[in-house]
Amino acid sequence: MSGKGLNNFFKEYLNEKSIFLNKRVLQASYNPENVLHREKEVNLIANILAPILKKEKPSNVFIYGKTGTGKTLTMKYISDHINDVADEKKIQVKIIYLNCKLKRVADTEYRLIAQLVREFGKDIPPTGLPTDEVYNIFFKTIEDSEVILLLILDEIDQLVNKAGDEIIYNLTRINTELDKSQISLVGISNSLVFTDNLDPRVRSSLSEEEVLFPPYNALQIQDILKKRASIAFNSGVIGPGVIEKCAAYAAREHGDARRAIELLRVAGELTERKKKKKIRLQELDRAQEKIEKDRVIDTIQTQPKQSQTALYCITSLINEMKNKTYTGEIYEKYKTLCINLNLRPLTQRRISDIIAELDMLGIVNTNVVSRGRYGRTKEITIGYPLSMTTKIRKILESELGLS
DNA sequence: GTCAATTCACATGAAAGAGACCACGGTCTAGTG
DNA sequence: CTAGACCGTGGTCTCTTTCATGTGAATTGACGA
Repeated sequence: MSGKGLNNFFKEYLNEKSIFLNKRVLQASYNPENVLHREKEVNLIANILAPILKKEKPSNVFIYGKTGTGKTLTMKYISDHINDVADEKKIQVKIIYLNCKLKRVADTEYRLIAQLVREFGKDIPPTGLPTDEVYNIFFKTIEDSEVILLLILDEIDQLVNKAGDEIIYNLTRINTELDKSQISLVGISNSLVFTDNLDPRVRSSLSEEEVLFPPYNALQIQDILKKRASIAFNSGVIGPGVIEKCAAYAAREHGDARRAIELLRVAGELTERKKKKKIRLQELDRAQEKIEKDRVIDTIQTQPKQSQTALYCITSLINEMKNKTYTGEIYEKYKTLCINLNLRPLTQRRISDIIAELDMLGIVNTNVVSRGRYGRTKEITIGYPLSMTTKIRKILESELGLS
């Protein structure tokens, strides 16, 4: 394209009527004005948390439900409203929302507490201080600020998995030592069985109240989609059956509304790129594929070298013969590949864990099988569509610098 | 043929090490008046 | 005299290694029918 041609392209692009009216509505960060089909949960949580406005400590709440069931959205919605009223009536309330999954923000005890202190405007170094020192600073800070602190810990299961349940115990226990301030905890978890493995003391104090978010059913997702679509798209853009199919896809995936919305957005983007005026079922299918593909490729590319090497071995083994392979085979192959790549090979123990990590990411599927006299091992199959193997191998080859 | 013991090839756990990053306080050095 | 450079110590955090223990069914071999 020549310079002039490019100019024309951009001009044309500007003149084109977008099918989107307001794309932001379909993005994950968007907070709708009200939360559909969650009236019961909103009321319940609002009732539990309301005492905070009278300067009384609300019960700790534990919220759980699968991904995309509106937990985070609901909590944000409620806390926004609490903040509004508190501002209006000049009530001292502090609500802190932390996502424990965010790497390097709140995924360890130290970082969580440090982040909390930062929320109060103090500066804490990212490392270097002893943890109890940070606790002391935190303690002093809230005691001085004399507030009821509502601490919302999203994806709390991740935090406990990584750093143990002592943090929660410490946070709940800190109340007994606080004089002028109090802390209430709101734990949000995707895992339904999270509390089972918790220390009984922690469990009882964290889940003084429990709220379960059931998955949306297909009709509810349709409602949500229609609402969002009416704001996001120009009228008449959505073809017949699109919303319904979109909802059906999501309902199959345990009622994940986030996925449904993303699907609709990507379908819209694809439609626009093809300069079509209407989203049809065809684009929806295409979008479904694209999302899956992007997700897999993205996770693979962000893996460390060693994981990529291990994964490359798995794809090689699966490529050259059957459709499954075993830990021992992979490790043998891995060792020789490491020599070729001039990489220090890790121990089998570590590779075993790396395979488990790849399993967690959904890139491979593993299954522990006992082959009787021939030992016990993991049976590994790939977790992405077979049609993607060539592409993925290419990506891995370039990442690893293989010819 | 039956049944318990054996055996394989790892899985799974726990603990500890290596190395990167960082804060803090003390000491040294060079520049300033 | 003082600001800044430069240690040493002690802390967190991630990725690994080392050591130890667990595991489930095919196989083996003793046993009795």
